[in-house]
Amino acid sequence: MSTIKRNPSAAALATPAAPARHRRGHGRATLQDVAQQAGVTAITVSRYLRAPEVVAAETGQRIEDALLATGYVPNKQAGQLASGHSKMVAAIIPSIANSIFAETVQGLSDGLQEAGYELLLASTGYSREREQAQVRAVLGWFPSALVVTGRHHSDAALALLRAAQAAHTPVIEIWDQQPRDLSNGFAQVGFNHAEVGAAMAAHLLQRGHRRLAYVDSGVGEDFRAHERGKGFVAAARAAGADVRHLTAQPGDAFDAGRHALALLLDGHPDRPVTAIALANDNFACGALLEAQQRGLDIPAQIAIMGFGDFEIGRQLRPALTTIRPPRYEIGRRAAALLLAALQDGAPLTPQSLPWQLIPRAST
Amino acid sequence: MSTIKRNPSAAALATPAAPARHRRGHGRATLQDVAQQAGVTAITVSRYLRAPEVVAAETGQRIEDALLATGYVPNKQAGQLASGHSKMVAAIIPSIANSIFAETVQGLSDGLQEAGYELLLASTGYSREREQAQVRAVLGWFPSALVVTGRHHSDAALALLRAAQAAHTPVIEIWDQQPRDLSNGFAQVGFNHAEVGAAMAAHLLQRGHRRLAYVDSGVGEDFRAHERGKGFVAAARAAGADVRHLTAQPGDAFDAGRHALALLLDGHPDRPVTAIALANDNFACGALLEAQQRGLDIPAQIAIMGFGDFEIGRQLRPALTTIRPPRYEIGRRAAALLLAALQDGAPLTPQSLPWQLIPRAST
DNA sequence: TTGAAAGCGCTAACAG
DNA sequence: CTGTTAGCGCTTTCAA
Repeated sequence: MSTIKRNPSAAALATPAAPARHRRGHGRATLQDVAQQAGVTAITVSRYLRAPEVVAAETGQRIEDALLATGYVPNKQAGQLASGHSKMVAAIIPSIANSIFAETVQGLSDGLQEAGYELLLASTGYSREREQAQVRAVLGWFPSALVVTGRHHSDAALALLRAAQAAHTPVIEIWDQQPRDLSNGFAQVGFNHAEVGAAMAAHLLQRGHRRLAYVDSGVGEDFRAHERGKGFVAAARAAGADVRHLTAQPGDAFDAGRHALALLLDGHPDRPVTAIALANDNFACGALLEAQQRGLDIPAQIAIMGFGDFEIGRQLRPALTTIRPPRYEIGRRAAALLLAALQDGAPLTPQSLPWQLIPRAST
Repeated sequence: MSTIKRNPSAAALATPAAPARHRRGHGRATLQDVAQQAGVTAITVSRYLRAPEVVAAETGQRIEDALLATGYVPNKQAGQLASGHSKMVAAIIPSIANSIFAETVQGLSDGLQEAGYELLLASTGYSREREQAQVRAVLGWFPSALVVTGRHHSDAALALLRAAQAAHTPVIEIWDQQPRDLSNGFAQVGFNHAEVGAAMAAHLLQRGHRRLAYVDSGVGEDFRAHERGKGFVAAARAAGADVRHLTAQPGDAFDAGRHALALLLDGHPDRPVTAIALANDNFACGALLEAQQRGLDIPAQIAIMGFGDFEIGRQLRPALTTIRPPRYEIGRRAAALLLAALQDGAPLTPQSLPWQLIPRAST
């Protein structure tokens, strides 16, 4: 960080006599500065940065010195503007704090980082309206690719996504997987939630239960939880079982789970449910604790299962039966898919990732 | 999305007869396109976008129509390049998947989003080397501000951060809080981890324990956990207590916690520790479960406490004594601080945020 | 192997 | 209230 020379008297350039109104507030070194210091022009430094071998070794050395002396950091905005290519991917998820998505983002971030891409992240709070705003916002940065969660978007958001895709910006929907005709035409990386719901029902039916219930998430636009519920109910009905569907109260998930179980048990004391599935493991653990407090035998009197494979479900006794979704893997695969498309022009093929039903002592 | 007119025969401009070599691969509408459609020049559209009231109502209407017809999305790269101002903040954290940081990021994201800022996120895997690379990478986007975790950075990273701050890019360190002379000169939003460690020791001492242990995180550069450990040991020693310090094995935190307890109990059967504090609640829950399996009475025979206030510790029985850090609040306050600095030029004042010791049944 | 010129899309400054 | 001009920092294209 020594003598950093900067555009010395730009007047030297023989401009016709223009008002010479410069701006340039920041104090950062530019390619110009580096070039000047190295005794070459900007383009040579630019070339050296992208392909050192094209520049003469001796020149390269001087540039290297100048780079260090100036503490130059390339301006990616300018680079992208000039070249049309960025190295940044935008991702939009419902919630960052939710550990499910946090791991997915970690997977994305890890995959992208290895390839030198940056991650622009936005969250929607499970609101389609906010999603739309976020899509608009991140598109302004002209990311190399866009990752959104699920396939339910507002019309306006969908239009933006389609336009982006039409303009050769790959778009991926994560955490979902649908037959081609039901999808929006974007590649999906995830799994089918209705199938998961059906598998949950099947598991409980197989354990001999005939009076089931599904407790849905109280979050309005948590479409994936709703779909698991639909799949659950449909499968249970198809098997001729008695099935109820209710929505958890908003607020703390544990309390909501407790409350839901109480409702189910107290509501129809004559024909009590014997097995319940809940939107995620936090709800399920709440229900499990409530059942224990009521002195119920789990799973003999009431079987309980969740979704997500959260740590807590593994540790409670009885341990919670659950579905393990490929949380990290979804992010990792989405990154791999995008990079293949971006770097090698590979097609965006949908990726169906496996989930697992983990039977434990609670069912 | 109807008739989108685009730069028609740019030859109309009476240029001297230059080679006229255009580029412009993408198919997105530009300000030019909108302007043309609205029958004005680009600058007028630009003005309308930033301050509709300065443009004549009738003109504004035509621009509005053109905006919709073209599906225009402003190019923020170009905007930033021209104006020198972006609306993007970069944050660098050790791990996205770790729920502690996930909530902090959520807080940051929420705060920034409300003000129309985007979040560029990078993670380091608790490695200073990777942090340095990430600082470099995100600085290339010339963010309006930079958020980093903790105060331990590589020399090179520190130089970059200082240079950024010198160039009027606010830099904040989160999750730490030190006296001025020990800090790097960046505003900090967080709390002092040595104090937390001391408080943990004080709590156990107050419960009558004289043979203590601290189980540190096995993650090499988790400086904050190490500092809690130092604070713990120092406070215990100062009180004349017997204190051991060991480092958990890497890998699954629950297993590591179990293993650590086993080591402590089996290592010195003659003078067994009666109370242990662990780097976080996952470790602590592992230890708690191990103690239970050994038939130990908690807290009579062994008291256990953690850090972080994870859900699981609240739900296990006995419930886990822990420290509740201001996870979400750190992000939220960091965002507020940055926005105040960015928008109103407010000074970056360090923010010491309160944590709480939550005594529960495990101690 | 290096350079000159032009342009990416936008906004600041200065006119009118 | 609207337009002209220049320039942000970089890369592309063409030329030497």
